[in-house]
Amino acid sequence: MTSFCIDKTPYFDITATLECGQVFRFSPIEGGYTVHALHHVAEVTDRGDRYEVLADDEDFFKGYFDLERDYAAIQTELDDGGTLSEAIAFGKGIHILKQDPIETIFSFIVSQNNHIPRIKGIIERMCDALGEDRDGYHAFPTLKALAGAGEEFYASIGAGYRAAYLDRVAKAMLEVDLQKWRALDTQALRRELMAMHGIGRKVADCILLFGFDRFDVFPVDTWIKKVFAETYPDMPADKMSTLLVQKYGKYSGFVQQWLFYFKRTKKTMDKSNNLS
DNA sequence: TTCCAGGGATATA
DNA sequence: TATATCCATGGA
Repeated sequence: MTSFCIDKTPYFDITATLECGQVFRFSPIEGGYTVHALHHVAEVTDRGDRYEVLADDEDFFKGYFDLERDYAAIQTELDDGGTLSEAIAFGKGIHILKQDPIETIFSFIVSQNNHIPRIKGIIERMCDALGEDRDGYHAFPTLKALAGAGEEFYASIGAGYRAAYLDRVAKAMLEVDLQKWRALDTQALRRELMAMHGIGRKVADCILLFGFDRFDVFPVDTWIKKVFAETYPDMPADKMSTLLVQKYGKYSGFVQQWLFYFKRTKKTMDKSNNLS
């Protein structure tokens, strides 16, 4: 274990980053959080003027937390003086974590039509049963372990009707060359993901955003539908997503995350906005 | 108790 | 292409 510090700025907040719905393997501790990612672990503690991070792999977590990106510049460019500015102010410290593709694929299949607290429980039981025992916690399972578990296992940990999806995708992913996938453009990679049984447009876009560093995507879930219910009445989610990517371009993923966190956390939002 | 959740597959027209 | 229905589960 090594220790390092992250300077506290208005543009990185560990609570907003972890609680904004992009990740499920974290738990609060005294003054901070324990974070699990792939087979790694870190404890992040708020020391007032800085975060102190105790991690098994310093370089991994410096990349994971996306510390090099200029979030201030993105926020300035997106400032519209309206609801989006309000959402950005609310979630000013959100960073989009650089998560593992396999972990995001399985996490967001679990997420569909599901509550975040329950998603966390299902993923935790998946890790505890299939992931390597790392003395105190379990790693995210390897693809081989996921593919060997079987549909009945996924049903037994409460995955519901998603059990069949998880089993089929695990077996299918054994045949995938992730390096080739990384080389694809966003549209082509989305097509590959959506060819998997149980991955639709929304889950594919979450995987692209959180697992493949693709920001020209705008996942539309039930909360984003509420945000734009008056701007785009009765519009199917896929069409709404396409329109929003046309509007926000290479910053779509950031916009989506700020709006999602704002809506889901605040529950209420000024409907007379200028996002149209 | 009922509603709903970071939706998707399938059948139908 | 567009709409309706079903799907398991449990938190709120």
